[in-house]
Order: sequence, then structure tokens, then C-alpha cells
Amino acid sequence: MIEDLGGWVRSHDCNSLTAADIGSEVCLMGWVQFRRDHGGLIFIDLRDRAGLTQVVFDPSLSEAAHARAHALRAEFVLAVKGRVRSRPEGMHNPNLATGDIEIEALELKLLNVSQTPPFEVEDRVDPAEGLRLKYRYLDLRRPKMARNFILRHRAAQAVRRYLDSLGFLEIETPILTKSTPEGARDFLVPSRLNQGTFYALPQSPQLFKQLLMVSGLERYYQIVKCFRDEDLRADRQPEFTQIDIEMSFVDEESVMAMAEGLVRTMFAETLGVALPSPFPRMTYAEAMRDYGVDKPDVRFGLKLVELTELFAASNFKVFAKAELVKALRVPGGESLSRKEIDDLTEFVKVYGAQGLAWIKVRAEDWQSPIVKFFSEEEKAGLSARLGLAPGDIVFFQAGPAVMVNAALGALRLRMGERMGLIDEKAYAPLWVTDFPLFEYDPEEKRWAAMHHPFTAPSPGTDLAHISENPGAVLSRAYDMVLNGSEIGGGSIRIHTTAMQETMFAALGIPLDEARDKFGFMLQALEFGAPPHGGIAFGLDRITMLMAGAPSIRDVIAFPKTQKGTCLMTDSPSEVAPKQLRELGIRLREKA
RNA sequence: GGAGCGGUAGUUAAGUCGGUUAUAACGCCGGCCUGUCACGUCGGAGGCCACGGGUUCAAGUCCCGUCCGCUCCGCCA
Repeated sequence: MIEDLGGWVRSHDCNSLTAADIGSEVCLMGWVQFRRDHGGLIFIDLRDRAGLTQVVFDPSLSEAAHARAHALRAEFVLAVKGRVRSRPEGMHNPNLATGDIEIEALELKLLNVSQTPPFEVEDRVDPAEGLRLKYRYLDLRRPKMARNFILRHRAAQAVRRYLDSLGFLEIETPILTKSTPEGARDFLVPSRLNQGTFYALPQSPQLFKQLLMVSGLERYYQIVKCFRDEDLRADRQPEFTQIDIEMSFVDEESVMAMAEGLVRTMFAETLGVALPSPFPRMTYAEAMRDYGVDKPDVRFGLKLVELTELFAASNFKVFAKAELVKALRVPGGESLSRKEIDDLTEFVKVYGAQGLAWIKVRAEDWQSPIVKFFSEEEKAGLSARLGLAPGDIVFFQAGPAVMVNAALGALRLRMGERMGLIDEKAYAPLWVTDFPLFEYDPEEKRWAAMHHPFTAPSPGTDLAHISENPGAVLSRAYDMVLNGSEIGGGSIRIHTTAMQETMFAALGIPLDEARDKFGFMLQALEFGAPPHGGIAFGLDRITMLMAGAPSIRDVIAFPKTQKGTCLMTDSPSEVAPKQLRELGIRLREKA
């Protein structure tokens, strides 16, 4: 029979009682993890979010409680009053924090019953993720998952303490806001009061935080949901959480120092991990040159080596005519099997590679399908530039620069894992700086902002000639990278109208359209906007890295599937015709 | 939009070259059990082999399509 709490008050959680508490009367509340019924004695492992405590039901102590304990099942909810006692000699459980003691149950209240759960609520089973998501509330009871959210909470609290101590104000910005061009697809919200018009959910509070700087509030932060209607990945959800920060009267150095301090504080206070000070820095150009990506994983070496010039006049036409030729030398890779190389070839084709050329360096010779095309000078050049030694394998890519970097950059990561070069316990943060201001969009056939259109160009940029060679212009943007994952990014912003209009012009956005979309921002810049800049961190990704979680879904309480649905609530879902009528929306007939 | 992997009992998986009644472990139900801790032990129940179509004497197994989950490319200022 289910009972009320009846005034009972929990005295401890299920992870805190130790030998020091022996003899005290306690009241524990939680869920039945395991029942071990010996007919005489009954043992219950009681679980709450903190841990497990063993409760003993002994008929000689309480006939009534013992009798009722027979009927307990997994996930029943209990309140137990009893006395803490030492476990008998030799019966201590070193695997439990509470393993030295047990509770002799004197009184038992059954607070609720449970159906047999669809999967066992414990860490060592790993049910299909679809099932976990449907019964997410049960999934979150598993200690592994609960730990992630406790960690996330601690990280968020560390952020608030740190930023508060530096004079940052936590200020909320609108969720119903304006759709703007550039960037990701917006989620739209129809307006009932203004039919035919739509709000957009913010991709980030970018403009609002800049306006707070124009407002003179000087230092702003917010731990805030952002929304982007793009395809999902293991580290991407359509709604995610940013630690959003903006400061006035600062340059890059101030923002980066503040941001490093923030991340160091998070790691120190939640994991006890000391990150380096200062973080290493690398320019975008260096990152692309050495790692082929703008978010290098610097926990291991295996830098890429450019060889375009060496092969410029080669008889091997595939290399000679390529925009970019690069190589990846992997010590010890000579032992790779033919099958493994075939698999790697398939792997790089995903990035547009036509194939994967390779050389196995052996003491007696080079084994390779392509080396016969090389001159002696080219072989000598290769050997010198790559520092070849017996036991190496060298992989090559030649072709468009974008493809070569993507393919070899990805192959580098894969080989780092394959060769066991990655220290899974290490945290290797770094800054990537000096990003290009613009990036060419071949589909739209125009230059687009690499970061966003409010990022300031580097000092000394010739404004008048910005549109002549946009690709060469650098920006005042910086990204923070941790273990090959982009965890934060920001910039010093444009704070004058003239520069902002120049920027829109360079992006091919006509002035009248710029005024229509961003007029409020351009106007605000006319009223004494201070120099300002900031940064935004991905709280989910940082938590993922701290928790060692394989998926961003493991650090979001109620995440979406890869198709953007919620298996628990069954959203998104159709709505009543009346709702659509009120919004002035008619659905197109399904094709 | 594209590529790949997967879907068999409540759960996790096995199921060979297409061939008898589809296995196992855990869980579940019942009995026994006073020192277990993933208790033990005896017995039992439990299956639309994701869905639809096809090939075949015969399909969990082969083929086609659909749905769902995951990973990746594109996309994500």
C-alpha cells in the first residue's frame, strides 16, 4: 500500500553515511536498486542521485518491515528509518562509498510502486539509444547520466562565480527575435497578432549583447539557449547552450585573458584539472598548414608537410598539376595491412579525395604504387623534408587545397587514434587567431563572413580596398580549441557605422537591405558605441569533454534525435486546425 | 541532399551455405534460502525475427521498397 511521507524528513543521502555514523538513527529515501531476499534476511540497495546504501531487513528487529520488504521490486520508492551499524567482519564492500556500514531497517514506508522498467537502471547495461530517449527519466536515473548533470551544474556555477567576481552582469535577451540573413537557418515562430510575420529564435544573442555594450552596461554574460535549424551531429543539437560574454573598452588580449581564466576555473573547480597558463596560440594559417583544420587536436604530433613545390615540375602529373600537395608521415605505419590501407582510402574519399597514395619505408626499399614516377631528386627531397625512417608510412593527397586539407586533416586524426598516440586523459587547449575575415561561398558565388558580419578587420586593414581582395583580409576573431573541438569563439566587434557599412558592402549586401535587416544596429553605432568584443562558449561541448561523453546527447537532459525529434514527447507534432487559423497559416497539400 | 552501420523475447546479443520446435545471458513470475552485495538455488512464462512486397518446395537468413536509431559528408556566420 502506498503511503504519504507523513512528516518523515530525509536525514542523509545514499552516499554519505560512514563508520563515523555508526549508532545514529537515520532516515533515507530513494529507489530500490537491487533486492537480495534470503528468505530470512533481506538486503535492499537503496539508490538516490548521490549513491547506494545497503538496508537490511531483519525479522528479529522489525517483523513488520521485514514482511513488507518481500514485496519490494526494482524502482519502488522507499523511505526507511533505521540505525546505522557496522557491517560484520569481512562483509565490508570496498566498491561502495557507504560499504563499511548498513542500515538496520526499523520502519519502512512505501512511497510509490513502479512497473518493471523497460531496461535495467544501471550503468553496466547499454540499451539502444532510442529506448533511452523514450524513457529519458529512467535513463537519467542511471548513475553515469546523473553524474554528467551534476558535473554540468558545477561547471555552470563556476562560470557564474567567476564572471560575477569580474563585474559581469547576467542579463537576459529575447528568445522571440528577428530573422536575419547570414549564418544558419532560423527556427521561425509565427506571430498571431501580426499575421504573415514571424519571429526567429536566436542563433545567438549576438546583436543584443553588442547593444548592451552601446547601453553602457560594460560587462554582460548569459548562459543561454541558442537555436540553429541545421542537421544534427554527435556534437550538434538544434538547441544548445552558450556561455555568452561581451565586454566594453577591451582589445583581444583582455578578452582572451578573461576567457582563459574562465575555462581554467571551470576545469579546476569541477575536475581539479590545471590547464596551462597562458594557452598556446596558433594562427589560422599555421593551423591549416600543419593540421589541415582550423581546430587542431594538439594532443599528438603527425603534422602535415606541404610538398607542392617539390613536385611542381614532376613527371607525376597528378602531383605536378595539383593546387596543393601534402603528406602525412606516420611512424610505425609500415605495419598497416593492405586491408587497412584500403579502408583508409575509402575513409578519405568521403572528403572528395580520388584515392590515397602511400609509401611504406622499409630498411631495404620503399614499397609504394607511386614511387616509380618519382625522380631521384624528388625521392631525396621527400626523404629530407619528411625525415623518413624505416617503419614509416607516408600518405599523400594532391588536388584542390580545401580537399587536401580536409582529407589529410581527418586522416591525421584517424591515424592518431589508430596508432595510440592520443592520451585520453590529457586536455590540450589552444587559441586559433588571425582568421580570414571573409570566406568564398562557391554556391552563392559571393564572399561571406567567416565568423559573422560584425567582426572587426585586423588593425591596419585598408578600408577603401577591402573589396578588392577580400580573401587576404584578416579579422580580429579568435577561437578556443580543446582536444580538436571548437569550444568557443569570439571577436573584437565593429563599433563604427562607417566600418559596418563597408563590411555589408563587401558582403554584397546592398545598403537598403542592410538597413532593413540591421538598421537598429547601424543606428545604435551612431550613438557613441564603445569599442567592445566578446566570446561565446559551447557549454554542452565543454561538458562533453569534461565528462568524456561520446555524444552531446549525454550532457543534455532531453535531447533530440538525429532527425530532430523528441522520442519522449513525440515532438514536433501536428497542431489543431484552429491553431493554424489563428496564426493565418494554411498548410500546403502534401506532395 | 548523399554515404555507411544497425533493428531477433522486457533488455543485450548469437543465429553458419536458405532447411526440424529460433538460442543464451540478464530481467520478469513462482518455490526454497539469516550475511548477501550483479546473492544463490529449483521451476516457469515470454517471439508479428521493425514494416510492406518479391524470389523459392522452403526466408530471421536472399532481393526491392518503407520506417526508425546511430555515425559521417554536405550544411552549421
